[in-house]
Amino acid sequence: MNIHDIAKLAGVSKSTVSRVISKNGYVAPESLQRILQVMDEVNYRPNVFAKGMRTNRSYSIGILFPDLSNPFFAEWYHVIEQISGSKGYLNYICITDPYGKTEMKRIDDLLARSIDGIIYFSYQKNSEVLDKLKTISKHTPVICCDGMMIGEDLSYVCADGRKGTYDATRYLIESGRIRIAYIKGTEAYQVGLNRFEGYKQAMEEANLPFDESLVFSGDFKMADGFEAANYFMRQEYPPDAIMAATDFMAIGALNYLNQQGISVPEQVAVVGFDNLTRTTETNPPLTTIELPLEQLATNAIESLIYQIENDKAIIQKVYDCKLIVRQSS
Amino acid sequence: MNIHDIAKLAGVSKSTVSRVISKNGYVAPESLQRILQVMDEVNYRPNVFAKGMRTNRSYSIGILFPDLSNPFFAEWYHVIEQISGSKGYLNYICITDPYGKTEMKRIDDLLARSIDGIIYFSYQKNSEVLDKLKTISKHTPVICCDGMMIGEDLSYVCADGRKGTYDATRYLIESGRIRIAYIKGTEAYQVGLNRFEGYKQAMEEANLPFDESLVFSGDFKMADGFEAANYFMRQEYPPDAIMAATDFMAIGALNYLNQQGISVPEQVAVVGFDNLTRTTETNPPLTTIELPLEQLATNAIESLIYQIENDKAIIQKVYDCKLIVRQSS
DNA sequence: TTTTGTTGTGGGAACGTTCCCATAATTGAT
DNA sequence: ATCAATTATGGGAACGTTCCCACAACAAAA
Repeated sequence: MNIHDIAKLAGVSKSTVSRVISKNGYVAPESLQRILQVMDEVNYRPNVFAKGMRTNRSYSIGILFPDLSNPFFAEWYHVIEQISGSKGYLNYICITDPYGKTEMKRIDDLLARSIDGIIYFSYQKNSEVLDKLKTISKHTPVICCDGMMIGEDLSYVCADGRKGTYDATRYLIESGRIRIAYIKGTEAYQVGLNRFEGYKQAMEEANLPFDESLVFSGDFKMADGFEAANYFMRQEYPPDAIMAATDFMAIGALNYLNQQGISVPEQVAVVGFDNLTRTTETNPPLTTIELPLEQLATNAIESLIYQIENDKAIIQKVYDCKLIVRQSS
Repeated sequence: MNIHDIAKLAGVSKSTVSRVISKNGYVAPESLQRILQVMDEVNYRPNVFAKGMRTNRSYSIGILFPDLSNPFFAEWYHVIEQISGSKGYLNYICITDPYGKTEMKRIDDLLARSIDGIIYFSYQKNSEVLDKLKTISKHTPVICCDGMMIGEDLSYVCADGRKGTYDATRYLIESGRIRIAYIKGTEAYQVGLNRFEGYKQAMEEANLPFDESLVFSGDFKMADGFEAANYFMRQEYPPDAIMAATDFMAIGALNYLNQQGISVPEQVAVVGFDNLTRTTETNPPLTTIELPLEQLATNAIESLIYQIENDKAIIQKVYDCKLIVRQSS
């Protein structure tokens, strides 16, 4: 069932039907009515391939996530999907392995499908991938969702993780904590680097010695938080507070402390980052730094669609974070 | 850059280039070599729209998930993505709201993009949607991933949740538990219905009275497990064991018990369902029923691709579950 | 009356592939 | 030497849209 058949059934030419479908050009009210009715009756759906061949638009967006098991990304996607869906877009989701070997391939796979735009998440900053994204963004909008892109010639939205972590660290210091441990990403995982900087700065300003043994590098898995807490608490002088670069890792640490019967917050305070939905339900509820996820995600997808439909100019935006104090500190 | 340009550069006709791209028909080794080299040099990528218009294939799969925040679906997707990606497919992911209002629309959105197949997850059994899926599967393969489709004229893969839950309930009874509570889905959420049946059957066989106040209906969110435990434990005769239709809800219940200082498993045993990766890290590690997720997911995507590429005949497969005893019971 | 602008319609080229068909060269069997 | 099968190539129609162009009807302005 194609545009010709509809035209025949409605007693008009295919041009008129085309005008109805693509909603531009003049069509008489009666013709419009009749054509819509026929299309509905036969359940006509325009062929995307033919349409795409002429317009070079697919109404598809490609999204790269490093790990969907992390609820952080799932929460992002819920917001993105809702908005993109309401504007007629559908999203391809690719999972790139943590060490980024698949990213280049997946980006090519997406481009081969003529996606209209790309939303890029990564745990790392890989210069080869970055160069590719920069090249691509000349013709296909790309939005990166992390602060590590600051300074790059790319569109991004992010939160000021440095400032947020700085504030939270100061808060812990002011509550009397003196041995504050930090769970960050490994060297390869640059995504939380600015958060770690905020921690270091606050410690320095308070004249608290920076202790290498109070820093643990993980891969942003819940298990890494678990392992980190184990590493910290077995030391001769265990910390009286543990901060993590993400809630997901903080929950892992909390699990360890609970399993070991170490009381939170009496013996050790725990602070996360992200304010995931479930942090109100942990035992005890988690003190965390709120990353304005809904705003970020909304801005990311709306900016991308704006770039697709209007203006390809680079968009860069940084949001503030906010400390949320709960019972874990 | 199109097939004509490549042909010109390689000094052959577009037909020969087409044979190289679609890998069928005779091509001389030297021509092949030269064409591949030219395509690589100019970074040529065949136009999907033109290709699709002729072949009616998009190498895209549509997946409907009711909720990606639930790590259960994320774990499924990781397996699916890896396999589909290796076979040249990319996946559209749609999130359908729990009450299914968006499902019909999203299915249409997917069909409008000429996807090659659909993988369908849902919390509910909606006859309107089911009818649509049955109609669609005449021309576009559809695989459902839940046991509630058993008996329907549709392709599915699932685990025997009834049997798994029956075994786990019997195990609890044999360990001396006599008041076993169950967290299931609401009436609208039929997905765990067969699991609940297994629980009822085991209770009945052991002559344990079926107590309405020991059954809680939730929406499969972690918060529902939390709330359920609260509901159970405030009763005059609280249960000595809580089973949940999913690990996600069991973890919610565990969080409640931990927050309230109720000892697990001494006072209350907790048993989940799914064997999510993170259940080894809960406090205490969760006893659960292993749903063979990797096998299920592998089978689902491989069956779908088989149906797409070979034979559209219906495929139906049921796997066994296995009880995994950990410290929560 | 003529001109101008708006509204409405249809014809046909073009988008970049695939695939059928025609043709030719080469090989190997008769 | 002849024929058939295999290998290799190119030409052109077709897929289902969009969009440019031509043209007609009609209203309003000159």
